[in-house]
Amino acid sequence: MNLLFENKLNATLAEIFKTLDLDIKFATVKVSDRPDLSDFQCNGALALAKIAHQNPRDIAAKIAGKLAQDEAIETVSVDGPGFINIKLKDEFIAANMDKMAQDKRLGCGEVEDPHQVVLDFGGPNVAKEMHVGHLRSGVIGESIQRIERFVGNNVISDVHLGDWGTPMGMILAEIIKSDGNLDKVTSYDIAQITEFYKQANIRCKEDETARENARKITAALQGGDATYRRAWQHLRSESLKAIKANYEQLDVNFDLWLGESDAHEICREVVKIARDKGISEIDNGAEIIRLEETNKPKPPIIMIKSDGGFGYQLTDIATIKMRVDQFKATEIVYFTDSRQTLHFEQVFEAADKLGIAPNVKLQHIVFGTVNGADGKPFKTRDGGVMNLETLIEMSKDRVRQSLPKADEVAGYGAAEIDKLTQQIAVAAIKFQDLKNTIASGYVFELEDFAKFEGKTGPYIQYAVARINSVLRKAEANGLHEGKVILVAPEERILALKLAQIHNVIMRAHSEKEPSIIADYTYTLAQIFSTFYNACSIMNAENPDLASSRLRLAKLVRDVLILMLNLLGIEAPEVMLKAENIGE
RNA sequence: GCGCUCCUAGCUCAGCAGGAUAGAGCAACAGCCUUCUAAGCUGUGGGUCGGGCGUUCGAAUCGCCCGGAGCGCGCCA
Repeated sequence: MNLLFENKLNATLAEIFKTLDLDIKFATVKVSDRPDLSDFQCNGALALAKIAHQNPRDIAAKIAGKLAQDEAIETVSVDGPGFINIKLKDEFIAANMDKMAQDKRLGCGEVEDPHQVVLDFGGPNVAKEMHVGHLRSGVIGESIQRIERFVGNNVISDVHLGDWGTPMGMILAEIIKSDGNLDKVTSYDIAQITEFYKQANIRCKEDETARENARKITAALQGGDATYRRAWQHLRSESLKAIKANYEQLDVNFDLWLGESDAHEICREVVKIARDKGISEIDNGAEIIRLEETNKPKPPIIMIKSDGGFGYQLTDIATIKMRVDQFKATEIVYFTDSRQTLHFEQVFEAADKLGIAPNVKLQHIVFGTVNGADGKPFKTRDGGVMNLETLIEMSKDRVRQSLPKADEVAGYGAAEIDKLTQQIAVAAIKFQDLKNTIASGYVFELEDFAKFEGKTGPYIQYAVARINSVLRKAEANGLHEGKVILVAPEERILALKLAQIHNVIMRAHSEKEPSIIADYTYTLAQIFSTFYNACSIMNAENPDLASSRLRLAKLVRDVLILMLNLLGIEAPEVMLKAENIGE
């Protein structure tokens, strides 16, 4: 099923271009920039005229003449230098709404070549508190994961825990320094572990011998030292519990909770492949792979550090091999901030040289850092990072103020209010992040994550709740949805917007860009609000119109819920309000 | 030094495979609750699209130069 107007018009145009012997490359329409003049526009005549050195208006007129015969089209006109403006018939738009209402997927198609995609996002580290920097990776990754599944791809998501680098040696060293040995390690909880890590971090920053010691312990841990392994195992599992709790709060989900350590054995294999292929060499005591230096200097991959430990690039390369061999990945996508661009360039190039991922698409999606008001990566006033739990709690507190207390509303006890609080707070936080294009960073404002007016998640939830309310009333009054008829301009604009859903999702999919969905979802909710304000559903002029509007409203509701779901946001059935809210 | 990214309204951001009057949100101002949830709706003001040159019938969008900011550049991950 394809209910998209653009596709229909593109197909019609392609036929016309063929009969006119024009390059069908230009046979495309887009949503009009001038809604006062048209629904869609085709700028192809301008480009064609340039190539053929002809008058664009003449070419446009020929195309328009044929286009006008199409049964779905109300009017075609040639305006300005040669824009073709197309207006669709109301009945055609209305009929498409009826079809859309009958379709389980609301008119959305799937990809033609479903494949196996591994998504690598999150990347939290053992013993380190999660902070707002982890928010973006998790929230974006979760959304992409849902989008990819929806369009038909088979997705495997992996958190790729940072559990195998020097920080592990640092924290073990710190505990030994404090306790004399590692006997008490298994009694430590996450708070204590985090504290040790902080101390270790401070110490290693200023003390070279401490760093040296940490590296030695890391190498021994990786080498298989049983005592270190046992202690590390505990640190890892305690951290993982805390990390899982954080992600659960945000409804960020992973199929695999693997880490760098899981690729350890494969690291050895990769080293062997490199040696067999003769692409590795020893340099300053480290075993490296040199990379091509085309237009800029590119540092080599350091597989084995001079202290014997595996470098993290080797770990990432081995992980690629694991994902290809064990999970049959044909596409691997990484989500990290822009600081790791060079790293992934190196890793992908090395993977290519090693021949471990033939015909696998390796993609690094870069997102901007979360910045403070100074334009630099965000730090709190005391120089630390904003803890993720603090952020979530702050947002929830703000939401609680706007909700009634438990049992003030029938059917809403403590559990229900808690759930609602969670849903709204998470919507506020996630949407605040996802509305930004991922490539650009954004300035972190704590208050933004607790806003629910304007372009926010709760605004959209509110639109859904209002529709739910109308649908309940209609149900109670025995009113049913029916054939769509377009009378008011607000209805027509709404229907045209609804019809864009397939294109929006496909663009978000191919560009790996959730903000496209966020933007559409907000605009749709906004257009609905205008419609809601201008056109009464329950008190429509006649029963047929009421049925039509009911169908449109229900479609909007279903589309909004689907889109929010693709963003990883839930839509509560109702949005309750505390008495004192709204003055 | 080399490389990458960025500079659009007071603030935060869209728009950028060139196209018709550059858009949102917030903030400001003026209206709208006896009718479907006012977390809403309607309207007003506000921009030399960092600066310059160039390509083009046409540039926020493409190219070059300059200015400003951020990030990265072999044993942290």
